Amino acid sequence: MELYEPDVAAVPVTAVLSALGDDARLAIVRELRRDGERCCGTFDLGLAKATRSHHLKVLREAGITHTRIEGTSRFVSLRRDEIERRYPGLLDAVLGVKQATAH
Amino acid sequence: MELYEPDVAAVPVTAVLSALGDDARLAIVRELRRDGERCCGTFDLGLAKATRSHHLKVLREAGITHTRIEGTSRFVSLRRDEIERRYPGLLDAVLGVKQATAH
DNA sequence: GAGCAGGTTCGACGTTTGTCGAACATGAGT
DNA sequence: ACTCATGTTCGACAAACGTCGAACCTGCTC
Repeated sequence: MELYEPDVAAVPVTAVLSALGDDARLAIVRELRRDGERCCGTFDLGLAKATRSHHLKVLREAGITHTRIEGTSRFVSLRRDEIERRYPGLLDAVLGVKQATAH
Repeated sequence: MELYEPDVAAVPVTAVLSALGDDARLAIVRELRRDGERCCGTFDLGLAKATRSHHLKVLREAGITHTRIEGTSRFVSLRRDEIERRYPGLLDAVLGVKQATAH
């Protein structure tokens, strides 16, 4: 089974922003950026696994994440380079690298 | 009458992203960035004025725009500096300054 | 092959969102 | 005062969204 993962450039900006405009999904992105690849089940969002699956699907179809299948597990990672190429500075701006060091 | 305009720092990131994650609103932001201050009525979005008013309210309450009242008109502008301070590079990333020169 | 563990898909639900017309408010000009 | 122009607010409505449990699929492992 193959997973649908669109070209980052083919996704409308508003779709990317909508995907990021949700607390659960932004939390996922934040953890992915910190930890790199993560197995689906390792996200503890306080949500049912059906809901988690839904959010991961939204992120994937927005071109934000890549999913690698291995056995019955799915490993998710950020498509950092592609996103950076298409929207330079977006992830840094949203996730606030400099937030901790501010004044 | 005073308009509610929150401190940019007090608005959750997801609220900002959600506000930007709509075609009509992103179009407004894009025009504001190009033209500076604009009167509400000058946005031709192909929407009823009630809808336009709604979108402008969403942007304002997300801390993205500033509204100046003058007579019966309202002049809207981007809060560029404040947004830039809070989310460095966000607007550029989203509105794609380098998009035209990329290839 | 039976059972299990990791994820997805399928309704179903309540809520939020985008949209509109109509009614309203307000300030300017005659 | 009446009118006009500019916007906002108020229902109302349909569509989209977030959430969940239950059913399902798919590889392992005994």
